[in-house]
Amino acid sequence: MQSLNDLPAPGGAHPDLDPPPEPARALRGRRTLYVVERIRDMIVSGDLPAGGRISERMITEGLGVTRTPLREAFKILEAEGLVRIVPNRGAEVIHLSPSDIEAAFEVLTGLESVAAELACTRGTAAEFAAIEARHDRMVACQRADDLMGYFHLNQEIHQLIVDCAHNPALSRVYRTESARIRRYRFAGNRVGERWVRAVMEHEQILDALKQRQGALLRELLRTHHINGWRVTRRVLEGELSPPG
Amino acid sequence: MQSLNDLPAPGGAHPDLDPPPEPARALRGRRTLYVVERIRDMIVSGDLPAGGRISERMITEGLGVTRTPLREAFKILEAEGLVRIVPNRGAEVIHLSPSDIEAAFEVLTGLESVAAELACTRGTAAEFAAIEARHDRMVACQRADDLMGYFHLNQEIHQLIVDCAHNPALSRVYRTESARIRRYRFAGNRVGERWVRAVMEHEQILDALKQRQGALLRELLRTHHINGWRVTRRVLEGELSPPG
DNA sequence: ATTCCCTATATTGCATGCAATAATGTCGAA
DNA sequence: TTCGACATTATTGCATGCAATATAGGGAAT
Repeated sequence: MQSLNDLPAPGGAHPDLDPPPEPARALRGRRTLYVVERIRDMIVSGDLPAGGRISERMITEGLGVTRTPLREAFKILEAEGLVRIVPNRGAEVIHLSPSDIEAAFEVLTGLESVAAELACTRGTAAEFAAIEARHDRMVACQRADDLMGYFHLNQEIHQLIVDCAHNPALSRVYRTESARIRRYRFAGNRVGERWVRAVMEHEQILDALKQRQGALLRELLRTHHINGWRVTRRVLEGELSPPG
Repeated sequence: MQSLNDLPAPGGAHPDLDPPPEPARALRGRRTLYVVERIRDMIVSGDLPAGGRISERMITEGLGVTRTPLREAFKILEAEGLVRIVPNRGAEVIHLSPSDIEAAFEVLTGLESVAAELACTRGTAAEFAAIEARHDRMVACQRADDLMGYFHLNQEIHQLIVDCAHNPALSRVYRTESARIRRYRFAGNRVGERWVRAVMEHEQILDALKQRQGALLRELLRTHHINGWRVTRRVLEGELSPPG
């Protein structure tokens, strides 16, 4: 793993050691951000197991940073709802129950509802075209059975629709809340039947957006989320097994 | 100001000094939280001017904490959108433009829209009664011309309606986003005419909630926010001067 | 007087050390 | 063997020191 510690050793570290490259001098003022992004990726992608503890040593050694920026990163991740800090015991990845996930879906649905109407009012043709391009690539991913690519583009499309509302606060909150449950949503997408249907729904969503039919778009997104959650829940509860 | 530093001096402080009370020993693991809450209050209430810099010394001396928990607090407040940290220059209170505030209103409206329908489905009679009690006290505040009390109860009522949705994520996001613009909303409430009308709207809102008419409640809240924002904007843009 | 540059000072970013707490291991009694 | 008290070790919370950067002040040239 790429280490940031390969630099002149400012503090009290041995002055004779660490002669290797110093790619990180410019990171002053950005270390915490770097750590946050790194850990966030690990949590959102599922590399760090839900409920699992994240010891400071594990990260400091893995990323080559010291404890101060790491501890600041933990606080940020806690504010984002990705991590829980238990006093004297450190940080652990938040584990979401099905009802927590359902709650998050409700929030996202509400945010997309406002976004839908605003996007149809304020979105530009260029923005719509960018979404359509992603949509086409997403369909291609489905045809190629590239679940990972599909999932990624899917997320991106929803974010871009929200971004069309030209409301930075909305985009920010949507992004954060979306990240909280991303790892759990992946499961739902693996169900073949749902996958096909989801793409069909996306077609309609894209059409409604392009035709600037806000009320319709809102309803389509709402239904899309309800359908998605229904499948996701069953997968999470073990009723449906994700195909190998 | 109450200082937390009046304790045994663990680190390297002079061991002969600081004999006074030690009320904060139990704060281990909670210092950052304490600082966050303190600074958040100062920002939300307007004690710290928007756009103003918050130097570390100013807070460490004021609250009697050291720089480590303070810097962690800044990171949390940045994640909450209350503060901006400029590398090598420290933290400053976020200044929101009218369009930022409008954006926040849109987010809050969206969140309350979901909340409205859910609250009418899931809210308990006890919760409704608690809201009604606040509402009555709020009306009393209006009659007594107690703007501060009115404002506080108003905020509380909206949060409680959202809480009726029994969705922790929704409550959390609403609380955070609401705090971001609280200081700016106060201005809007000072306009006498709006004040009267807002209370009337609250009557209707309460009725819709008690009768569990979700769609109606949603629309009433939406209109309520639009009306509120219209006045707030004019005050912020200086078209209306706040009396007193 | 104004502008620029240089120096002195203050402030921030980060690394680290010490104390408090939790986790772990050991041994003896039941 | 199992359980629990105690000692040992590891880990976290926080305070502080050092280096990098920004800020302020002063003097010289214009």
